[in-house]
Amino acid sequence: MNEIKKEEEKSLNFLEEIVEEDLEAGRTRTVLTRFPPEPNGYLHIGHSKSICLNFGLAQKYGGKTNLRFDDTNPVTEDTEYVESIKEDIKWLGYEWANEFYASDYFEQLYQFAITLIKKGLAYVDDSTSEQIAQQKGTPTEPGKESPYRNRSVEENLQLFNDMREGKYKDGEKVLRARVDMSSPNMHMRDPILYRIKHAHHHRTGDSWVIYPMYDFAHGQSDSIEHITHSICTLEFVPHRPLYDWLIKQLEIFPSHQYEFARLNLSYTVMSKRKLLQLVNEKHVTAWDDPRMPTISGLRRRGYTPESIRMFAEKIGVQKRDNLIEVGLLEFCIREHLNKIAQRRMVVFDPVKVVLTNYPEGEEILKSEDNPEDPDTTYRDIPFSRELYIEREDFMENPPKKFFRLSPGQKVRLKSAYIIQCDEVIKDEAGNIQELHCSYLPGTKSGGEHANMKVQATIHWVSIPHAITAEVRLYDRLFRVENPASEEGDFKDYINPDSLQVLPTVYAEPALKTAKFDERYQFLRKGYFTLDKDSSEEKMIFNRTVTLRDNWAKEQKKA
RNA sequence: UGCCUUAUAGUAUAAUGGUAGUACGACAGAUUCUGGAUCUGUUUGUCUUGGUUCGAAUCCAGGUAAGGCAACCA
Repeated sequence: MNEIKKEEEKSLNFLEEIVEEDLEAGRTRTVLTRFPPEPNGYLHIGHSKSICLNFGLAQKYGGKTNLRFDDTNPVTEDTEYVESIKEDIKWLGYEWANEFYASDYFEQLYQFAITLIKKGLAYVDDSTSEQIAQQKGTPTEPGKESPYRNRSVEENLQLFNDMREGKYKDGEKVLRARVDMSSPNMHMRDPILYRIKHAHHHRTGDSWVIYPMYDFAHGQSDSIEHITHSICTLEFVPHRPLYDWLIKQLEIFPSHQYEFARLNLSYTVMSKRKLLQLVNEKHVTAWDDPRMPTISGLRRRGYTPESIRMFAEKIGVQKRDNLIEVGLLEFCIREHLNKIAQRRMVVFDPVKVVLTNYPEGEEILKSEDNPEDPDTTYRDIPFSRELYIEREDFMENPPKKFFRLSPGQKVRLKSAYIIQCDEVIKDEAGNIQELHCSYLPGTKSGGEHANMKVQATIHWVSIPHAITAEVRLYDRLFRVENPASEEGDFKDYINPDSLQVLPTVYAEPALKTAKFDERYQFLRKGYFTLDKDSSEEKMIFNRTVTLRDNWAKEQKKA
C-alpha cells in the first residue's frame, strides 16, 4: 500500500512520459514492448536494467512484453544461451507474453527485401567487403556509389533469388539498401541488408544461406509484432533514421525506437566480450562465478531478484552516460537481506574461551532467527564451558574506542551470558592460546540481571557442538573504478584478492540444515548463502555482501 | 575536424518559465543483546559566456567537455 502510494507520487522517467503522451494523444491504445537479447552470451546486470525497463513499463500501463531472440547471426548463437537467458528473466520475476525469434520471420523478411527491390530501393552488390568499406567514405567525407547500384529491378530480383538458392559463396554478394551515399549519417550510406553465410542456424538449421543484418531484422520484427515502444541503448541512436526509413518504405506497422543510457557499474566490466574473456582466460571460474556481474553470478552470490529490481528502480533511466557506484547495489541487497535473512553465529578465526566457573555439561539457549521480523521464530543454541569467539573480538591492549573483550573487561555473548576476561594464556612465543573468563550467572538473556550494561555483544559458538564449513569471501573483481576506461588491457586491473577462501570456520549446529534457497546473516560478519559446490560432507557458503561496518571505518581513520 | 547524443551535490536522479528536491555516500549525534538495523541532524550542486523574460536548471545563440557513429556484429 505504502509502496503504491509512493509510486504514484514519484515523477515519471522520460520513457513513461513518452508512453503517457502517446496514450493521451491516442497514438496508441496499448503498450507492447520487447526484450531482444542475442543468444550469444549470458545476461548481466546491465541487461537487467533493460529487462526491468521493458517489462516494468508495459506492466505499469497494462501492456505486455515479448521476449524476442535476435538470432540473425548463426555463427555466434547457441541454444545454450537461449536457455540461460530464459532462466534469468524468469528468476528476475518477469513473464513474457510471447517467446519469439527473429528467425521466425526469415521468410517474411525475405519478402520485405523483395518489396524494397521492386521499389528500386535495394540492390545486389558484388563488391567485396573492402570495396564496400571504401565506398562508405569516412564520417567527414561523403561516400561513393557502388558500380552495381543501378542494376535493374529484374536483375536484382534474379540475383537475390540466386543468393537464397545458394549459388554464391560467403561474401560474394550482399543485398544493400539504396539510400544516400552522401548522408552525414554513416548508417544511411547504402547499408547492407543481407549477407551470405553458409552456416548452421540453431533453429532454422540449413534452410537458409542468407541472413538479414540487424538493421533489416530488428525494426521489421518490432513492426511484425506491433511493438509500440522499442527501447534500446544509446549506441543505436544513429540507426534510428534507418529504422524509420525502412518502416516507411515498407509501409508496415510504425514501431518507434527510443534510446536510454546503458548501465555502467563501478569496479566491474559490462561487455559480453570482456566477460567472455574473463571466463575463457580463467580469471574467474565460469559465467556464474559469484564475482561476475552476470545475473547467474549474482544469483549464485546470493543476490535476490527483489534487490536487483530495487536497484533498477533506484538508478532510474536517462540518456546521459553514467557510472553507478557498486555501493548502491550493495545497499539494495543489504536492505532486502536484512529483512529476510536467518541469523546464525559463525566464528571465522577462533580463539578459545574457557569459562572457569561454568559447570561441565551443556545448556540450551534460544535466539531469534530474525530480530527484524515481529513474528520471528527462535532456534536452540547449545552453550557450554568451552567456546570459540572471534580472535579480533579480543585485544590485550585495547585502544580507547574498542568495546569488545579485553583483560578485566566484560562483554555480552549474544543470547547467552555476560562474561569477564580474567586471564590470558599464551604459548612460549607469546601467542594467545586461550582466554580464561568467568560468566555472570544472573545475566543470561532474559534473566534477572540481563539488563546489566556492557559496551558490546559478540557472537560465539560452543566448541563441542560446533560444526565446520568453508566460507568464500568475495571482493570487487577490479582494483579501479572503471577498468574499461583505463589505459592498456583491462585485465591488468583485476583485483588479485577478489576471492578469499576460509576452508574451516566454526558454526552453531543450527546451520547444519542450511538450504540453498535460504539466506543467512552470520552475525556481525555479513550475508551468506549456500554455494552449489557444497556436498554432503562439506558445506560451502558464499558471502553475498558484508554488513556495514562503522568500526572498520573508524579504524581506517586512525 | 562531419553528423548525432548528453551536461543539476562525490554518484545517480527530480524540478516541464515561479522556494533547486530525493536516494545512495560522507560527517555528527541518539538508540541498540549484531560497532548491524532504526531514528535525528549536517554537508556538498544547475559546465561556461551572452541573450529573451518581472523571473531561467528549464527558452534562444555562441563556446567548452564527455560519449557515440565509418563490422558482410547486435
